[in-house]
Amino acid sequence: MNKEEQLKLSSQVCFPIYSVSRLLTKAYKPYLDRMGITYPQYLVLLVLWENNSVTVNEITSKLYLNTNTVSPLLKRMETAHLIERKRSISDERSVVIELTLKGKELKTVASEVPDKLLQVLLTTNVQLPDIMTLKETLEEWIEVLSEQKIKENK
Amino acid sequence: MNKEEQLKLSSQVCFPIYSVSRLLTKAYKPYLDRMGITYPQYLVLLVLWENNSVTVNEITSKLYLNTNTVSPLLKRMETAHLIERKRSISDERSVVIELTLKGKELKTVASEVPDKLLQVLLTTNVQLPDIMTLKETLEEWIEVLSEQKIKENK
DNA sequence: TACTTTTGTATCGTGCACGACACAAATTAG
DNA sequence: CTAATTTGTGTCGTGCACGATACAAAAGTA
Repeated sequence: MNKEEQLKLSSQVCFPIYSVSRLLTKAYKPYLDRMGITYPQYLVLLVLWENNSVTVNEITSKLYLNTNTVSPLLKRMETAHLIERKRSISDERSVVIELTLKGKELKTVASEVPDKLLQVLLTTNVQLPDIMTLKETLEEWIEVLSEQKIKENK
Repeated sequence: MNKEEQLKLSSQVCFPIYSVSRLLTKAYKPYLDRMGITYPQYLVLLVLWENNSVTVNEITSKLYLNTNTVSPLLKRMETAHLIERKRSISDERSVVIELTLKGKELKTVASEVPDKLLQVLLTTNVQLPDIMTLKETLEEWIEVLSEQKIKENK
């Protein structure tokens, strides 16, 4: 494929990823709306449902997000009474995030969401093994692309 | 996989897509910075390099974006002297977008970008055929997810 | 101990992304 | 031909997402 061809929208690999990412967020929306949360907030909750108590730093590294994205997001979640924020005793610089009762209870409602989404994504042309292959490729790329960032910082 | 398992961050399929999408935009950044554009603006340029003259509506449907996203984006591109906006003669409601000389000339610089990105993404574990498989799965999903939207509107 | 560097979090400014809504031009219906 | 509806574009408000920057606590160093 020559350089002219490569510049066609239909040749782009990153464009479908970008589009699907946005369209998926939109597909989640009706379910998350019912819970009063957004997709990035849902991701934070996934982290907290697995770990009772995490620092802001741990959230940013698990979600590959910057603190200047997560900080205001957590503030909104605190306003919505989903989480609590307190300074760590062992390290006064760290802020520890914990779920409120309301935040914990949302897990029950959320447990129905993954299946719903899977039903949307499974088609005659895309079956579960294809999805797993896709997931593996993307996780490989996350590794490469997030390392890339570290290199730049050096 | 039970519902408890499905709620683990590591089980999520959509999360890697969301992460890779953001990390890719970041990977493009150094190249696009040199051209003075952002990733969504780059996508608009891809459309314009293929079609001399397109309406706002055609851009939104090709990129699966809303007009309220594209309108201000095009306004910024006009301020940067990359494009021109004029009302269509045949239909006064339509706004026709055309490249300026500056916008056309950027294509030469941009033609180096796809190869650069491909070099980043190709690893020992992810080769070109894997990328093509991934692209096909995602394009299938775009079909499903963008149809979903039409259904909702009805 | 005093100084420097690193670490953890946050604020600010800019650019998306989208739902809700506005509005004029074009089309359709009665 | 007038009224109702659709279409194409845009504004406004909210929530990310991130680079640049700030700042205090902690860690390392002379």
